[in-house]
Amino acid sequence: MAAGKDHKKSSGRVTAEKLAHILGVSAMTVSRALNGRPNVEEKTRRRVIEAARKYGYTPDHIARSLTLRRTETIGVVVPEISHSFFPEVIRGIEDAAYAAGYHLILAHSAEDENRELDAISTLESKRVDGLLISTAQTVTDKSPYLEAMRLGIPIVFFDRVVEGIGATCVSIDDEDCCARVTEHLVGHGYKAIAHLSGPSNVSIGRGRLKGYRKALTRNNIKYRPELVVQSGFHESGGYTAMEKLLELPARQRPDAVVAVNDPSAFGAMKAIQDHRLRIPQDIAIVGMSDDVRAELVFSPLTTIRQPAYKIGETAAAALISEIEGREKNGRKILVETELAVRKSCGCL
Amino acid sequence: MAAGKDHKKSSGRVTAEKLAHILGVSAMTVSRALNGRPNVEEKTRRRVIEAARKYGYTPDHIARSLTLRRTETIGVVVPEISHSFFPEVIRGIEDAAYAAGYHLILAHSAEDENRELDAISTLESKRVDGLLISTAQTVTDKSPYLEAMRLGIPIVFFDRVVEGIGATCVSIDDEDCCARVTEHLVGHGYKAIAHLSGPSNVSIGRGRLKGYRKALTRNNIKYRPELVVQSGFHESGGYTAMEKLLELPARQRPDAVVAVNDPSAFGAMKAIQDHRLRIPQDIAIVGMSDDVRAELVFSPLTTIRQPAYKIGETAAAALISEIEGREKNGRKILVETELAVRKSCGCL
DNA sequence: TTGTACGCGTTATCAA
DNA sequence: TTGATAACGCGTACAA
Repeated sequence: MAAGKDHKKSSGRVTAEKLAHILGVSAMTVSRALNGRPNVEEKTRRRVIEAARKYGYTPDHIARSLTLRRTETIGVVVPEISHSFFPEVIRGIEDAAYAAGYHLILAHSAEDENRELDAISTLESKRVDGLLISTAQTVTDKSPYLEAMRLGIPIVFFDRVVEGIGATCVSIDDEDCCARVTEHLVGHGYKAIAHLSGPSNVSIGRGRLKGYRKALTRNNIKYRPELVVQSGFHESGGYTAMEKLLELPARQRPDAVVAVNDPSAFGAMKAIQDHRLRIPQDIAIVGMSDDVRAELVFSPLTTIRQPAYKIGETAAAALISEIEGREKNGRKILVETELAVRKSCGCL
Repeated sequence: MAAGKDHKKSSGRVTAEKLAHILGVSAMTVSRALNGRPNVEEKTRRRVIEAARKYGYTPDHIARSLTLRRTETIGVVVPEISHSFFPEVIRGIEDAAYAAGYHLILAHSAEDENRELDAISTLESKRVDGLLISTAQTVTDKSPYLEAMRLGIPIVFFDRVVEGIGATCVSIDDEDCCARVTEHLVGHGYKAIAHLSGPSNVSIGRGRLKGYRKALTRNNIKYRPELVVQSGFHESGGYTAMEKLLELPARQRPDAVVAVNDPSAFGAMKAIQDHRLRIPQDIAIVGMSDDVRAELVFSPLTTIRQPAYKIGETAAAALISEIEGREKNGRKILVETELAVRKSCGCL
């Protein structure tokens, strides 16, 4: 009758209370000893630590979070997981988080605004200490971000950032990127440099166009509007845009092309091939973002390497220092990029 | 004096208590109304739901978890994140979890046993409802898994599975895979078929080797131990292992190679090239896993397509049905694979 | 139909 | 140095 009286509640887990009982001390002493508080006798501390190991006691994070109002957990929201960029960013985030003792709750918005909203709200309920977000493409309503910040949950946006709402943004310097890659072409004697530009309503598109123009100006090359064609971010757009350029009278054709990103460059390369022109002899081309395929295409693509891991690492570190009050929210952090010179620009 | 008496505790979050106070009901009524319990007047329910939306009340998952002993969260431990396979698996997991109302805590073991162990123990403390694990390569000690299961946390292993401890395993049928791809070569007349094998302490390595031998046996081809060289799972190992094969006297050299996975095959292809041999004319080669690059290398690689998304989806669904008591732990689930024939095997 | 008391496992606070 | 008590925010069990 008396036996097994607590078989219902004890789910196998050892609690501080139980351990304390075994040791003949109070739960508080256990807590203090294990959390390295000063006010506990060394001898007692050792006994507690020993017993904790022996009985496999680990503080329950859920209960701990409830009192401390802190979960040591970061919510990460990404628009896609499959391709190489975000996984690598996540690896950077994970490493930085792990080093600082934080864990990650990963949510995937699948480029869907509602799913992103849903994720943010659940992450709030799960009391994450901070949010790391790369927005879905369709996002128009910024209020969920503001709401999270109002609740005291700092947000750091990475890659697909939302500026102007007081959250920290971590991304590459689009303008500088594009300026560098353009100047690389200038430096190797190209004169008629075209740009396949991104959509002008996306910050990336605008920034890169600006960088392209800046590079021209700095090198006293006249800007020729007919050499800038919107291609969007995809391969098909790159193809179409390049065809437009190739329809120009031979003398006005570009001798080099700066594509807004690698997929667009791939499309353009195809168009160039289809016109029986050679890369880089007839037309040189460079991209941006270092798609996995860049190295593998028939004429390996010179591009700007996006330091995905670094972006993740930087964003996580920034967020954690804000969570811990060492930094304030609302910074703009630019991550350095690197030029990967391959064959497509004719400089090798 | 009386004013602002609770400015310290109210962290901005609305609690059930506060909402109840506003409505002039008890917290219980709020809870009942929002959780769809029957014993609450329809009118009251509507008032509560309305107010909840108005004041932005969402139940605190942490507090909820503490009482319910359930977090609706799954812990996912993967050995690496960067390459295409695991991200795609994770996407499958995420979709299945999202559909069932579960969230994901992602941990990355970086192929390190201690880090994996650490992850598992923290995930236990965070009270995940179940674990989805793909083991690190170095793992020797299975006790952490047993401990988790003893605590009532079901484990489903995927891809890199641990059999024989009563946990469900989801993977492709390595033996069958490798047998199929080997027989594909046999069927096209290759006689001296080598195998770049995985580490023998990993189930994948063992299973695939077994499949390779089975295919030989079934086709009355003599097994030649010198044609099996350990390459590990990476490109560099594939290169080194292939070099060993190429050092064999010309007459003993293989005319075809079955690599344990695609990266290993890529390394081997490089070694073959460096020896000025042609693929597939001089040596045919096949891989397994369908790395993104397989299609893009100079001689597109014939390989077994790993249904990464499906593996993730299946594993998550299996785990969730075990968490919810609809299935028992300890099943062995094999996911169907598909042969992708390209040029490297000379069969096109 | 609704409310009260209590427990989940931890830590802060204050008393001893 | 240590312990008792309350609180974190919710849900279960029972009482009203």
